[in-house]
Amino acid sequence: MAEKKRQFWLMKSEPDEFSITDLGRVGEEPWTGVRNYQARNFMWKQMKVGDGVFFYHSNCAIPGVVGLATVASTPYPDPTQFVADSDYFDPKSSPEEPRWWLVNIGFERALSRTISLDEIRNHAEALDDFALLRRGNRLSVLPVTAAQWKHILSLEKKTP
DNA sequence: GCCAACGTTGGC
DNA sequence: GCCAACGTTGGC
Repeated sequence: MAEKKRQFWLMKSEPDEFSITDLGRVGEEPWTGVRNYQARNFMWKQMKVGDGVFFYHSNCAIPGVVGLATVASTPYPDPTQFVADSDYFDPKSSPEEPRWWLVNIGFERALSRTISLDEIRNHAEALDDFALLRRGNRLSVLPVTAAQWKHILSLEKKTP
């Protein structure tokens, strides 16, 4: 059985809703509420337990990578899609044929400083077509290559 | 299958 | 709060 290499991802969260501090507090969190097929497919079809995750704060004063997490479960149906009074309720989904899938995300650590979107942009060339920097990108879950992971992580110890 | 209208994301 | 860039919906 061939072992698959560890994969890497970036997952966005609005700190007002759920921040890296919140993840540190709970330790592990079901990534509910993703209602985009591309993002769902990454969680459903591609993520493996142990994959690395950049925790990214969006829609805030300084958007950027703020922490490290790991994929902590295999995929399972997002329970909020069945809750009638949930914001994430989907009347077209059923427990027999769930439409939305998620994984749990486990806290690894907070970065010593935020690696801002601005700073990441300054390294656009080295990051070679990083999905986060693509024009008009709105995906909340996106793939990161091993090289991109390494490069961004190396910025933590440098002065921005 | 086309496409206009609409809703959402997310940087600024 | 604004608005560009998208994805989705639904009429035809």
